[in-house]
Amino acid sequence: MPADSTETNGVDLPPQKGQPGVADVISALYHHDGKLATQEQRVANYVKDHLEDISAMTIAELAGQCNVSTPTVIRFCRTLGCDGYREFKLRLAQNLAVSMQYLSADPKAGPTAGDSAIDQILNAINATANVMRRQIDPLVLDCAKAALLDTRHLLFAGIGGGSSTVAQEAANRFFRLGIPSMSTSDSYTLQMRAATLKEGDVLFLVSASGEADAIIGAAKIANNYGATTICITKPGTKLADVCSVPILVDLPEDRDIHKPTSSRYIHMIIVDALAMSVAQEMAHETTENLRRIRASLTAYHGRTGPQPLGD
Amino acid sequence: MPADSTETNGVDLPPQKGQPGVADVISALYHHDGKLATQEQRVANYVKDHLEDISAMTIAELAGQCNVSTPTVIRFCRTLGCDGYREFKLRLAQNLAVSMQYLSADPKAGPTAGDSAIDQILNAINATANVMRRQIDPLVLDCAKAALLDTRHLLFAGIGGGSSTVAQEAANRFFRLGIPSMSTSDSYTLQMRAATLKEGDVLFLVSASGEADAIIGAAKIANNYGATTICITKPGTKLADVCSVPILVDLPEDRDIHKPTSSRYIHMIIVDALAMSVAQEMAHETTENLRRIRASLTAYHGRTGPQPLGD
DNA sequence: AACGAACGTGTAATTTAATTACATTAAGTC
DNA sequence: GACTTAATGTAATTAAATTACACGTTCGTT
Repeated sequence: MPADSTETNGVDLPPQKGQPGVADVISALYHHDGKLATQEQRVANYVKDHLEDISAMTIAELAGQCNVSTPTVIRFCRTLGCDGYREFKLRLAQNLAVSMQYLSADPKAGPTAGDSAIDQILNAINATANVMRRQIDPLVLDCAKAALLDTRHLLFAGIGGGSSTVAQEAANRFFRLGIPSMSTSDSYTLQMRAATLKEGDVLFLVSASGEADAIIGAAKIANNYGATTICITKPGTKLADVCSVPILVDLPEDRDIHKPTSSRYIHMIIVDALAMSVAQEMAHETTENLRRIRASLTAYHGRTGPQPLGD
Repeated sequence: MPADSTETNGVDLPPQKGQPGVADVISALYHHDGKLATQEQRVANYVKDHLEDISAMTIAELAGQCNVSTPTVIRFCRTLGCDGYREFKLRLAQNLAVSMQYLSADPKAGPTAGDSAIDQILNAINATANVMRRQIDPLVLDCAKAALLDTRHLLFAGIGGGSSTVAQEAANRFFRLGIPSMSTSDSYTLQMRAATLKEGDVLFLVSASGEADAIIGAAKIANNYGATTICITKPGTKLADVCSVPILVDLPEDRDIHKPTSSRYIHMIIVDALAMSVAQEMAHETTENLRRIRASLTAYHGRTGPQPLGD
């Protein structure tokens, strides 16, 4: 294999976010998958099926498992943008460490000595966010955004502590854009309000389980009256099936019941991302609304200077 | 160095989450720090100061930098619980990959062309979290934790969309631990409830500005009746002056008013970290409460499997 | 169809990096 | 001071990764 093989890769990998200079070899692996030379594809297939084992294997072991030569493995690594097998192993381990942090949490493991509680929470949020980013479909987000841009009546709902908080916060974000936005966590009120929605309105539901009867019922009602139903939930659930724009994320839950759940942060991040996109798209109207809010609050409490707007 | 050095470590490191058999060498490094043999301590000092560089260095390079022999480096790695330098490098890279995600978030970097809205929100959270971690005083967190462990009456309050949500979420976290916990965002109710508190009770206030009259007034009332007042707020504010345990963070606000504010995530993270610490300290009582909650919810909705507990 | 170039692959040789064996020195205990 | 244990480094050895080169296959051009 000539030394210019890296120039013919066809892909110049950007650094992974948060990892200056460390490319994402997992993404590269899937990018090249199916388009590799015959023997290199055998390596790729084995690596995909044994991601967690690779970094502890010698190149001879991996080549043996795939029935290829060790230089073929090196060529494979170079196709993925690494200098050689050493770098490939290192990067794979790093990339996996980020994603795998809490996927198979061991309840017997306590906090490690050097991690503060805050570090543990932050680690959990970031690990879960990485899982979400691999799953989330940008096209669905675009659909949701389009619906939100058009709506004149926006109802958020979630039942249970975390989901109801996310719904409430969502309404707190969107009302500032001049969109009539409300939230409810009361299952009866939700059915009633859903029945008042019509075409062009949006019902936005948050449910980690995707199986709560009151939530699903409300989605069906709103659908019947022509409203757009958007939800943030798990794939393969009743709610996902019923909604017209399902934002699907299957988030790992920490087995340690003493730790607060990360998924509500992720749901909030998704809502915030939508709010930001909508705000930027309707910047003319938004800016005037936000100016009014700021002026009114300043008149009320007299404080100026940088602070969250009404938060 | 005899082969039984691992038996004299004094610490049997548990596997890190999600990585069976992969211990946290950073924690081990700090655990042994100051108690190592002379030359090994030189290696430890260098490693601490160059964590990000180590995994790309050969053992000869590292030994050269520390002016020690390569077998000394291997002994150092074995002291930390690794088989050799290869394993040490791999584990260090893995451990760092997780932490580096938020440590490298840059508050001064604007959104780049390829960043999705989600990337922008997440980067802002991580950047703000880095600011918080540099400011927050662990001793104050310990004081807050101690007060929370002892209390039989816990009242959270915040006024304004974000602060009131954090307060509500906080109560949602702490009631699960068997601590009678409530929240309010109604300024009148807050004064009334504050007046019912007494010694051993806790009033926990969330205020980004630290200058809201209703919040400060409630803190003064509760102080007068002997309750402990904890707050999350800005340094140098009236609220910071009035509370007995002020958790102080001066968080930057994004100048772009179209972007949702990050500080409410940070406040939630602080609350979650406290809730987790308290939960682990009173694990006996907590586990029973959480078991009851799970059993009751399952009886109510019939669903099992991993999901956020009641969220 | 024939030929040449490019690509893919593996064997063997070479290089690099890590580890072990052993000797020496330093520190601690009686 | 004598003896034992711990710490340390040099040199030799082993393990692992990489390179060089030869051969076979496929593709494109004449």
